[in-house]
Amino acid sequence: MGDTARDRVDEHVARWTPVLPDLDPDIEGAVTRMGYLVRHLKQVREESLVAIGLHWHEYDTLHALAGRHGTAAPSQLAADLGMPPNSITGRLDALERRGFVRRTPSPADRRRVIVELTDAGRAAWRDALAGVGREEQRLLGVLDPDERRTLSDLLRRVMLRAERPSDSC
Amino acid sequence: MGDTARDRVDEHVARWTPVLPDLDPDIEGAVTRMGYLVRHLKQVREESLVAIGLHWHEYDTLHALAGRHGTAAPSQLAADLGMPPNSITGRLDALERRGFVRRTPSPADRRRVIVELTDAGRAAWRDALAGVGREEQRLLGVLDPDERRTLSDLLRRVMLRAERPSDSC
DNA sequence: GGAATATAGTTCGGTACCGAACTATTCGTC
DNA sequence: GACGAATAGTTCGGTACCGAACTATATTCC
Repeated sequence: MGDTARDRVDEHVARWTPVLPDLDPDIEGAVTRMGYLVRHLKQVREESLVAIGLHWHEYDTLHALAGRHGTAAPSQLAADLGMPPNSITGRLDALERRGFVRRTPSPADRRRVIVELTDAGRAAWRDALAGVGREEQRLLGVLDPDERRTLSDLLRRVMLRAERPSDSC
Repeated sequence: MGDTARDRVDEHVARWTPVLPDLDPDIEGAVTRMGYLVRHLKQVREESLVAIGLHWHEYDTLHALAGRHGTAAPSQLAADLGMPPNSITGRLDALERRGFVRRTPSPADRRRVIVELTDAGRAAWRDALAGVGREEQRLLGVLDPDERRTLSDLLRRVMLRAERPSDSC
């Protein structure tokens, strides 16, 4: 394997292997590490947002809206963020109260609502942007560009399997 | 890269690159894929647990307890699961109500509580075990053993960076 | 053209989780 | 040996999120 040090997931796997001998250490290791890293990133991003006075779920919503060029329907945001639409309602309520977002009824279809980023909302997003990406760069920066490419490619293949229904095992 | 198909994260990156030209597609791709995969796995595991009549957070707690050979302190479980201790209290309350777990005061130190897996709890855990791991195996099974090892090793190096404080950027 | 169906968004009720304060017990120090 | 600090677990108050039901509008079809 080489001379790399052990991380806490190695301890985790070592502790479980005697209990569950069928466990594939590389599958368990990869899955557990992904879970830990996702949690870690979320936590550090949250910390970096404190300076801006924003919570992750607020930034997240502004970010999705910015990705739609500042204008979207609630249902679009729900789809982009992978949450049920009613959760978006609550997020938008809070953002609207803070003046980061504006809701206007669609003139064409009166069921629809148009969500727009206000200037204040766009400014908050821009302020937060740099800080949020910093930890990802710090972590992934330990790999050289070729290795990052390899990692991304391996994960893409796993993703493609995840996107397919589970016909063949 | 080769002839691999594009996944939804490629779309995501392609949509964001014009907005944020500084974005490293492999960093963004890897991080986004990890987030998606973790969420996907959690969701599929939850589905597999429906048959047993268990929720993920219940199984999760039983699993942590089983990893301690069926006996642990609430604070140990909190550390193992990476949550604050008060959240464990709520989980144990529910599990105790269902008869999957037993709380007894420690005779040595009367502040302490000993949490034990009951027979019913262990049986539920065993029943759930196989189903929970299935999707991980399906997804990671798309890689051959060497590739899985590579993935796990790359992630370990990222983990080690995550475990270190952010001195050098 | 009017009734059945579909769609967009919200409201409602309930749950898991968190941070902070609290209680009870033990340890450490003079 | 008593008093302050530390520790284990819980309680309390509050928030984000979810599924299901609801309202209002649009579309489809006879």
